[in-house]
Amino acid sequence: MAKAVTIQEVAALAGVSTSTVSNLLNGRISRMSAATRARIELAMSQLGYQANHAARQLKTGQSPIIGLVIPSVANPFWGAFVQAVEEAAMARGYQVLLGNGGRDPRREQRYAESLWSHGVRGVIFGSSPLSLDYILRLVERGLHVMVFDRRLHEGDTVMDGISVDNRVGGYLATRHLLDLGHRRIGFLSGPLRTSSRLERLEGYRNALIDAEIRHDPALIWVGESPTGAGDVEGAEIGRTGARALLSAEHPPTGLVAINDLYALGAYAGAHDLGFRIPEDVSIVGFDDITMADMANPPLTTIKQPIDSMMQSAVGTLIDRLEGTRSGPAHVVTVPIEIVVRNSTAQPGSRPYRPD
Amino acid sequence: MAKAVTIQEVAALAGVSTSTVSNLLNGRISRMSAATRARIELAMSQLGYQANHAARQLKTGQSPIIGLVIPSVANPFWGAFVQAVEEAAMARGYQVLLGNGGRDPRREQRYAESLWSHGVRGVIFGSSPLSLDYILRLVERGLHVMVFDRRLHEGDTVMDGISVDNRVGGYLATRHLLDLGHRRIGFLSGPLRTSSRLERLEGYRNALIDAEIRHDPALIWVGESPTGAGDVEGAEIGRTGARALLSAEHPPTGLVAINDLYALGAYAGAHDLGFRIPEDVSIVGFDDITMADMANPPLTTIKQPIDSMMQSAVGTLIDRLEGTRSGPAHVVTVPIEIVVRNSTAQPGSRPYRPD
DNA sequence: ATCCTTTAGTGTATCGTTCTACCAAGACCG
DNA sequence: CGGTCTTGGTAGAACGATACACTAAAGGAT
Repeated sequence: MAKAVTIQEVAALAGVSTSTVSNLLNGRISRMSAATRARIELAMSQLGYQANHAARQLKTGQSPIIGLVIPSVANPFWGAFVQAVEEAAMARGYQVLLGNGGRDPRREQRYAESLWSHGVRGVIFGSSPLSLDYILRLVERGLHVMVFDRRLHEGDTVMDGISVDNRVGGYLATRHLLDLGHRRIGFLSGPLRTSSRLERLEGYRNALIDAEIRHDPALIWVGESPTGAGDVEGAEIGRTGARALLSAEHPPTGLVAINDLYALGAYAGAHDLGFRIPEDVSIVGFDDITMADMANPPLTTIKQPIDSMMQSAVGTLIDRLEGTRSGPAHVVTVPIEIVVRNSTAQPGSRPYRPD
Repeated sequence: MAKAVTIQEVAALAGVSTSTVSNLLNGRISRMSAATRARIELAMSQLGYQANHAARQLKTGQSPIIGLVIPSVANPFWGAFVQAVEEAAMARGYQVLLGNGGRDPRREQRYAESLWSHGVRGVIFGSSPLSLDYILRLVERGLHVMVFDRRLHEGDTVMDGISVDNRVGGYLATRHLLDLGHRRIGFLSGPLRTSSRLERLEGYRNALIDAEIRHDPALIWVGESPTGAGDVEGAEIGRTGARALLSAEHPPTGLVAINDLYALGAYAGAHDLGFRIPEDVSIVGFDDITMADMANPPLTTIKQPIDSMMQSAVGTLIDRLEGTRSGPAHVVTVPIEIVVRNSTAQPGSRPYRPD
């Protein structure tokens, strides 16, 4: 096992003290002459020096790692989410330590503790049912937290947050169906344990109210997830729900699904019953995962711009870690849009083509 | 920022030396009386002691983190892969540090170096084009490597490996189509940069040879990926490829896709051209991702048992890290099976139902 | 009473960096 | 010429846990 190159070997080769090498490493270049600096840099590259993060962390209490706690990487949406975070973090020289929370608060708490003991001081939480006071305790301890998809109000909390306006999303999806002429619209979801899901439902309700359609509770289907995670089984739940809703006496002609996985599951459920999409039933999803465009028919859905969201989220988190940013919680809400494809049409008709 | 509890605070409260606390922490319980042990444990829980991994790592050179380098988490197969690794690692008290290699050797190398400097001494590589000698260099340095989906021969290398027999997989997929009566069978892939892909192709060829069908190079479509990653765009490539293959003068009646994403993309391509699945063209995939079962029609595919594979892989990697296992490279090949759903049927016929 | 073992611990150097002091030597000023 | 800055460094004590090398006390054998 080859020994790692240390700062003192570099110092010895360059003929300076370890302090000077450390100064260079930490950007305090004003404290040395250009010649010295060049000598050190030469020595570093000759020896192939690689900083020892453990030692550095022991001293500073910081490590260039950000934690990421999400419900489940097995869901393609979260896969893309992780990808986006990872990319943004890497651009700033940070690594990502991953945790699957499985929407289980206890497990998320365990992760957070473990992350802390690894010297991680910045964590991004995906959509989660974490109780606010638990996060708060972590924040008091010095952890920087960035929350995705949880409703926060500016000044209301000490945490930064980023999300799409889920209410608007739910409204847009429902509104699109309404504009097409649908009157009976179903809502398909799994356990409503996160604020984002509740907000999407709220948007759905508001759209119906604005269209002066009486609310029918029988049209809202909230599936139970056996494991409680409600992610991998999303498609399965969507399928079951679509079957339940469509086999009712007065089936809906349009379905708003809580996310694309549910929507794609609803495709299967509709097919099981012999319904064609969109001729017999229109379906709209949420997220715009890659598969949405490949599905048959391509899925109309609400798009979340995760790449840009995560770039911003990771940016402000790292700014906080590095002390560049301080001050009150920064809460951003990103505009959202519907992308219309071919899973929606006028009730009992041929596909609706956007142009 | 609350100070972390250290081993000496625990020692002070329990009235022992730090050495004794350390001994307890490291399982050397034979070196102390039951009473002392109980006092220390009480003190630890009273203070809420959490070990500082940085300090420990600085001393021991080890850290309870395993690295995971995969092409792209955005692909649902790799998402499930990460999930499986994470679960297995967590059960042993390890965390996972993630890296998206993007099938780019330079980037993978950068990751590996970075992982090393974080004290990570065990890494799992997903399917990758890494040159063997580069990995070898890492191994010499003391890194324990576990390679997924790369063909290794027992005794041939110093690295552990796990994979499915991709040749058999390609054979099984092709054979299934042959058994159904297909004679013109296309092969759909992206860049053949990994051994697993080449092996699947080999299996396809062998099946045709065994069936005494003359090999027609026009039936093999190898797409180019614009970014080189060939993952996110898998479905897109599959779509293009299916269109190319199916619009030929003598189109194939069956298609073997390099993985499920390509297969699902091929669904879209076939539809673009007005082909029905499986009546006009049969399609078989590889991996058995969650969406395979939800697709319309449900996809016949070769299943990779990733959960059990990763449990074994993580197990032997950690055994190596902890010194429990040593000796020659451990290469395991896991049996594979085809799961027949409704995307395959006899040529020009109604769906084939397994029972 | 002496010597040897065993039990139950402890003292302390060490891992690789950082960072607060501190300092030497020249430049500048009046 | 003495004093004060400025520039370009250096010394060395941390950070928290580990593990090697000890040892004090008690028990057993002779």
